[in-house]
Amino acid sequence: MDPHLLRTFVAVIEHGSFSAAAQGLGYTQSAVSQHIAALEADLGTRLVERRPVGPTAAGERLVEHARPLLLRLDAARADIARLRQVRPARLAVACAPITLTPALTMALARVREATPGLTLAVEVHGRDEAVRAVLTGAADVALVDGVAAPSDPLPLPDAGPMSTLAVAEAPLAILLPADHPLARRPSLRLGDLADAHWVDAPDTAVPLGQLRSAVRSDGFTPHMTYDGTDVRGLGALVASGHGLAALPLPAATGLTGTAAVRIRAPRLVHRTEVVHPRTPTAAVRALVSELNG
Amino acid sequence: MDPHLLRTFVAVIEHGSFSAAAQGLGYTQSAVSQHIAALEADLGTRLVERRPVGPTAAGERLVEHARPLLLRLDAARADIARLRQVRPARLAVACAPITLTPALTMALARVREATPGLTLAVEVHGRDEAVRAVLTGAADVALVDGVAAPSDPLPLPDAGPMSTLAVAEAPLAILLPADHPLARRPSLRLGDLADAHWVDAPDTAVPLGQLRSAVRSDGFTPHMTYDGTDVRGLGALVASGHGLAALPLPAATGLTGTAAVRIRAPRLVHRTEVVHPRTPTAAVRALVSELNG
DNA sequence: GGTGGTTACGACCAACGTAAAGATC
DNA sequence: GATCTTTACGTTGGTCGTAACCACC
Repeated sequence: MDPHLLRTFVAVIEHGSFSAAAQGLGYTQSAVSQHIAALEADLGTRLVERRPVGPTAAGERLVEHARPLLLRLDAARADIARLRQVRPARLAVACAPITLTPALTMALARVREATPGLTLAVEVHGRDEAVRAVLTGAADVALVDGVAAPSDPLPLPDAGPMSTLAVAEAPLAILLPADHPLARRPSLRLGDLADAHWVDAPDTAVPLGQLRSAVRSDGFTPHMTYDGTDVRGLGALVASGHGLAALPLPAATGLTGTAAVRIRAPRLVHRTEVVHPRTPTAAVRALVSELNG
Repeated sequence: MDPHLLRTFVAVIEHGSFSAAAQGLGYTQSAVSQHIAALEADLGTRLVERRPVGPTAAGERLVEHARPLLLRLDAARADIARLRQVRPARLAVACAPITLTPALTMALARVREATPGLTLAVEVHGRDEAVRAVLTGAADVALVDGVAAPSDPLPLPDAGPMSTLAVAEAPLAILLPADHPLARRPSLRLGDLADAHWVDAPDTAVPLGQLRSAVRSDGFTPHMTYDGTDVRGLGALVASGHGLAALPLPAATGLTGTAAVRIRAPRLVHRTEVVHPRTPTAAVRALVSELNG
């Protein structure tokens, strides 16, 4: 199970075609075909269904292993590279949309002021992608958010040793249309809303999957999904009755046509954590201490 | 970063010698030397200090990546192999010592009775090794234990998708010498014991590291360590004043010369979980339903 | 001088590309 | 018949072992 073969395999599944994968990887069709054949011979099972191209049952299972495996391989390389590299004064921040709060931008401003010649880069990503960026060295530090019980750590993808530190906690709130019957309540129980209509906006609000696992419920099924990263866009969707969304209270307030109601039970908070490699640059250390202190 | 190279690298670090690693892997010294040289050239850093042989800083970092990487590689192969293999009537159980309770042995007896011709194998391991055994296919199911907040899952090593299910919860107790000043208390606060003398018996009792992370304290430093897997042996150590140990209440009672006192705060339980692949054999399904129902 | 890691070199095998064949819509 | 995958085959490059070399106790 050579990583090259796995990488090719994943590319084939993603592209849905041998030739497209070949083009993407800079191989010939033939090489890709040989890679897949080698993998299938090695594992003794057909992994890819041809015509149309798609994963078999075993192939689907393999993809679930291959992706984190390749990620960790990249992470290992980046981790070693960081050790010998004397970094320029760069600070690349990968953050999930909600985490880009005044507290963060002001901390960034203070860091920039304190370190002359600093090149600052902020990229907005989904949570997993932000962590990925740190692991592979594309970013120096990530800010991710999610719901958790108070003082519990966020469940993060485990692709290697990383340092995490909680930097902000906010009450969890539900964003509802201003004219919703529950909009004037002072607080709500999350369990009562399991069967409501929800907008799943994983990159903007709290992903419904996180609510489901936090409440240990089978509810919170998406009534519609929103792939954007814009809170106002989500607010518009909620205002026009497409469904509810869970957000940290500060981010949920002040959106026209909506109301934000705090969650009373279960005891959950919206937490933001900084994630950085265990060999942080000086700029990362400065940012972390700014955020923390 | 070919897995072969990583495997060789880990073997070199573990053996502390190129030639010993070569012998262990079935290579020549020369091949091992070339593997290390190739890895070092690839990553652009010296990974191994020679004479004496040991990891450099970068090497230590790489080992931390390589071990889980190789484990997951094995896990992936085993996972695929399970899909096509029509398993014989075998049930290999890898369990941590404390989990071998009457509830388990009786469930095993019922499964054996229900499935004629079943070959039963029980291996006692440390927790991580038990999970490893399931991942690599050496065992069909594992029973692991640990402390967690009520209804929180145990933190398990993440080397691939697995099904886990809580099968037992017991109050957490402290094992102390019968003549200890605190031995007659009805209950104790764990936080008050952070600075006590502790016996770290990771394979027999709750590892101190788990207590530390559960209480989020820096205490619980080992006064001595016990590598065995025998609860009576641990009881003897505690009875003679070598230190305290944390155990599930049922396992801690009835050991001569000791007393078991329940933990009152923080709210923690000792939980046992079954861990099995997502393609369980019939025997595993039977065992799980026996344990659960 | 012995133990143990490195380097040189040759044999072998594996991986890629080209090109022709085969399969499927 | 067009598109896409497989197979055949030749070239290239990499990997291993043997053996000579070198370094450190």
